[in-house]
Amino acid sequence: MNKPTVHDIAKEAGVSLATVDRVLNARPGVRKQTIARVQEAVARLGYVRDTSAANLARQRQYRFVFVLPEGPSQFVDTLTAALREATAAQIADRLLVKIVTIPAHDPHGIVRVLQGLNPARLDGVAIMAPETPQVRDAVARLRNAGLAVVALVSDLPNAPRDYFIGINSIAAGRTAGLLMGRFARAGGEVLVATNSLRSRDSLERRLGFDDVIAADFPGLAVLPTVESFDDPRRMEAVVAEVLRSRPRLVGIYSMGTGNTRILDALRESGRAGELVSIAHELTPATRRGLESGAVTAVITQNVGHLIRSALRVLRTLCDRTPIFEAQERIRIEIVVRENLP
Amino acid sequence: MNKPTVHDIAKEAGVSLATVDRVLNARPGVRKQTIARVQEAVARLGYVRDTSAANLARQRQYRFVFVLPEGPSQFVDTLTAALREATAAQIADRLLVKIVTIPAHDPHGIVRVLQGLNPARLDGVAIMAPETPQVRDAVARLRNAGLAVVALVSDLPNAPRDYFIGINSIAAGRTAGLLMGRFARAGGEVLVATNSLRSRDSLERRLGFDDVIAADFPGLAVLPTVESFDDPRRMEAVVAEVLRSRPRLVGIYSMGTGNTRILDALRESGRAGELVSIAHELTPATRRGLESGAVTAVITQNVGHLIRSALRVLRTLCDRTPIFEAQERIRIEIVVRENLP
DNA sequence: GAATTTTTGAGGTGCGTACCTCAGAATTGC
DNA sequence: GCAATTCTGAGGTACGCACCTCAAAAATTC
Repeated sequence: MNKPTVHDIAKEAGVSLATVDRVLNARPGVRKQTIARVQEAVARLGYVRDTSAANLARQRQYRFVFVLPEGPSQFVDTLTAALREATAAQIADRLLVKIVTIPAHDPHGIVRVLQGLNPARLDGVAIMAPETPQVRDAVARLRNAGLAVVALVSDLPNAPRDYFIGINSIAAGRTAGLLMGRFARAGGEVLVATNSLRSRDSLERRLGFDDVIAADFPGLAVLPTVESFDDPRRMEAVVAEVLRSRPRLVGIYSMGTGNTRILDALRESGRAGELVSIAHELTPATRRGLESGAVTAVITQNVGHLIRSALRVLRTLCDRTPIFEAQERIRIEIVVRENLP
Repeated sequence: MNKPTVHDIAKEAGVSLATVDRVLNARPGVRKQTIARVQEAVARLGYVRDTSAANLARQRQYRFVFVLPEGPSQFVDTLTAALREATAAQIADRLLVKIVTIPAHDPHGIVRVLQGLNPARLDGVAIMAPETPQVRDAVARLRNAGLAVVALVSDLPNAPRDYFIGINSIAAGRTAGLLMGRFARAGGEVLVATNSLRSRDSLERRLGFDDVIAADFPGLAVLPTVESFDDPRRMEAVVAEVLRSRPRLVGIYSMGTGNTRILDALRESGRAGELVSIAHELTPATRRGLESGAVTAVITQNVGHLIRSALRVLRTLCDRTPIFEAQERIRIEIVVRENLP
């Protein structure tokens, strides 16, 4: 027996094609019991809609917008590159993707951009932005307008997003902590640096990191977090100072952006290679760091998977078909010099 | 301007639909210059065949066979499970997948199975088998019959396979070496275990492992490889003996199967947690090992990606569309307790 | 039970492509 | 220049589904 079609359903349920169609596409004008009869037939025959035929028939276009932070960030650059690559490939069947950028640290600017999106001309949105009440409202507005909304990289747990595509920050921090503890067995002090602890991701990474160090590696003392507050030079200066003044320093954990400057300071100090240094996200800077030995390990997420997963999830949300969870779980990857992709 | 269709091509090239069709599907009966005219039009308009419409029209079914080793192996079990899961999901559009098993260590048995495949009833084959001259011939036969053939997990570099889906064994071994060196900073002896060094994968892993240890970690002495030759009890006994008699042992590297027994021996010895132990492939056994602390790190490949990649590649090979390389590169993943998926 | 409303059936068209036939045009060989 | 051959065009049907219309049937209301 081959794949059942709408015709088979019609025969099985003893109704006409038109009725089957009305039921399948949730169009009005069908009695409850008739709906039930059709659905039973669907279940009995194991009918599944042929998505490509359906999309062909309805001339489906998936119009998605990716909302990404603007400004210099190697991570966002690789993300954008992956997105362009994915939409250029044939994966991009019936796909129309636009990228809009938002000012990274201006909640009102972000909301202005989100409100500028016209839901009538869109089917889905992927958002990478810090969660604020205004962002939550904007997300709610888009969802209420019938759009599929996914959070990308950074979750919006209290906003009514449909899905989150990214990694758990606490687990990522714990992984960094475990590696730091294992690599810096001898014990000593560890520097933790980030742009700002006001970002939930940084905070959660720090929580996870501290948790593991405290529980399993009593020989390590984690120093208070150094924050650069969007000033790369400040970051470089502070890190250089710590490197100079702390002879017992054995490790550096960079939780967020600004890896380039931290690595510069490390190189300047002459202690690269001797210290354990762990950073997040595989970018040109961290890649060079791994190759040169200045970076010991990078905790990262596969940007290509991230993007493709977002596209797939947005699509299945639009189609209202079930999401294949196993495929969409983004892994926390550990990259060292020898398994650089 | 919307996506061009065959009609647009016909108009642009000044020929009829039938001719465009003949050119696109490489059917005979078209003059060379007409073919060129059509291809120019295709290039000019940027026409891409609508695969779903094409598949719909030709009632395409992709009939694939996965040839996997039989016998007790947790890795193959997870592979099979992933395959079942993938083919059950809607990814499995127009997909007919059969699994056949081969005797793992009997070259003639393998070839018998491969020769039993009827190329007329198949479109593609994914093979996980050790490379022998007979296997090479069998692969050549399948390819000559017009099938798409991919090597899975273990490459067949000298066979005319279309593609290899898996990780580079030397790089995997190097990664293990780097981790062992970093984790076992203090120095000492390292035990390396596998089922048999006659398997190319094991040999290459050992090469990569030794390479890195020799170059970067002079404090570590790698002992000769322990082989179990398909006898799990032998493996357990030998490992137990080494654990007892070598007080300077600081690490165990398990390159292949038999992790369950090695971990049993390790647990028995009371030295679990104290030794660095690195294994390959995330299976129920190594997962438990990570959770309990008996295993320090696992080098693995994402089985789900492996399977989905194989399915995608086989499909694009059948469609003769270009492979999206970036998506199909399987990464060497490092799993520790904290980033267990 | 007549009038109304709600359901249902039959049928058609189109999406972009594959594949088929048959007639007529262009090209080739001699 | 004629027959034989090779190309090409016009047209059709089919794939599985979405979406539309119009009329007929059934259920509901009063």
